[in-house]
Amino acid sequence: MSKAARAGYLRETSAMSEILVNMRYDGPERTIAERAYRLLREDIISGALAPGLKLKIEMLRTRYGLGAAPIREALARLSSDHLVKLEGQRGCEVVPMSVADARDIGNMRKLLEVEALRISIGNGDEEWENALAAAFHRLERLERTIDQGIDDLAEWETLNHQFHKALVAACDSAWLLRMRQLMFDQHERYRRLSRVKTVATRDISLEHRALFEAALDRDAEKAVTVMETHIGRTTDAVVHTFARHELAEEALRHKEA
Amino acid sequence: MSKAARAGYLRETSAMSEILVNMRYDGPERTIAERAYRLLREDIISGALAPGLKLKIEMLRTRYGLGAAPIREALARLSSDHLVKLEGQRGCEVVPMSVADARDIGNMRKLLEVEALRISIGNGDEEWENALAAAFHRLERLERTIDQGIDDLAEWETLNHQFHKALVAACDSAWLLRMRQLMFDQHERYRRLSRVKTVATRDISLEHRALFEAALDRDAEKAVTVMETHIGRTTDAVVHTFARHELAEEALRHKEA
DNA sequence: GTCAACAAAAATATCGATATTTTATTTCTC
DNA sequence: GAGAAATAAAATATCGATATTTTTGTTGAC
Repeated sequence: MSKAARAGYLRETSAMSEILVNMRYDGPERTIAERAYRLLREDIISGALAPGLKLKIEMLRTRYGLGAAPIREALARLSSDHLVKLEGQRGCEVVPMSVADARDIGNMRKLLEVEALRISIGNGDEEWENALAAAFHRLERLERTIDQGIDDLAEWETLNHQFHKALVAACDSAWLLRMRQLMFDQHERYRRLSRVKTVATRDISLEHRALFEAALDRDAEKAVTVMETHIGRTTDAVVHTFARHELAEEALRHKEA
Repeated sequence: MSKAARAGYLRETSAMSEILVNMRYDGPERTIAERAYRLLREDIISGALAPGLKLKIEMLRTRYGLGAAPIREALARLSSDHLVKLEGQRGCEVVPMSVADARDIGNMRKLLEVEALRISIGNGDEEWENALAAAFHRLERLERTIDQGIDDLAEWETLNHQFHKALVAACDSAWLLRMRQLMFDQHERYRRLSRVKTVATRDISLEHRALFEAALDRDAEKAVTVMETHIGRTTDAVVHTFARHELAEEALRHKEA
């Protein structure tokens, strides 16, 4: 009897309960491949797997304690998400990052999120308002405690994510929401990498409040304007920090040579 | 010595030269998994693999004469492209189609293609104009020969694809182009399924000409208006044909029961 | 010393076999 | 006969081994 025979391919681990806590819940994971997908995805977005890093199967196998087949499947999926780049017979790597890409992603996110917001505000019912208010207050509560530990930063990302999601939740276009989510995640990778400390700045908190109020007032134009500023500023901050980051790496490379 | 030993995993087939002819060329295929990805993708978009169809590995293995591993990898990639739906421990299926989805995709394609067009017209240089003119004339030549055989229809799709691509080619947002392409492909699946014969109608040909001329005149607003009508009409035709298609299937199901 | 040809090592892509889960079928009970 | 429980069949997900390609390292020629 193999080790897995007792509890199936996907045996429970302590980490699994954490999914529920740190939720961006997406239904239970039924296969190891799904777990591999989630783990890799999180590590790429969080920056734990650095941009440009060569993803060798053996390395990932030991890192996650999973077999090669599920990891391969996860990498294939991530390549279509544009988080991993497959290179023919030459393995794969974490998609590199660049200032130009940061700008592009920021603009794209703006385009999609603004459109979704407009529709959502038009469609939202009472239930939507309630969920939005809840998400806003959770986020605001955290933002009031200014001292941002490293844990708080991750939690802030989650709450921020949920607030933005709640804003557009009443949008009835599945495709628009799907693409918005894609760009939000791509954007998040940049936010995390550049460790935008400005994250909990009073400005951002105020923008969140303005967004919230405009949404409840059903003032779509106001909300759109605020959202555009909001995303624009985030992007600017990211680009700014990231440009320095790139310079620093450049310098480092020169020093090595 | 195994069968593959003489020519490597990916041995040449007669079908391979066809890639170049029926081109949406994407670089040479270095692995069987890539070939599987392309084949499956084409068959899903063309409708050869029907929406909702359960994709059993064994069936695909014999259909394409490939091993299970590459097929599995292809399915994983297609799931992130939203052409295949993975269902936990229960295999996968071709993503189903619906009238609502057709509308959603049409609107999304409109949003993205219009935005890309605006930027492209603003940026396009002489080289862009030349390529656009070439694409337009190839398409127009075909559209003049009204008698649309089944082969012509596939060729029309290719030329239409290339014309639209040429229009937005000068857009400098990689992400916008990527997403536009995604929606174009999704839209194509609906166009093909509903076999929109209206495809070569005088109207559409005229719209193409109007698009072409507005683009060369750098009249972005005009081009955008035409594009919106153009995509809107295509979507309407698709929705119309597809709605009947759905009704027919409904009726069929009742008759069976 | 540099470059090319060659050999050794590492890593990938693929296959075939196995364990597991789902689905279909049969058997039993009422 | 209908429905539940048990069983058999089919299909999936995963593993371990193998073939192949890429990369690295070495040797020899100039």
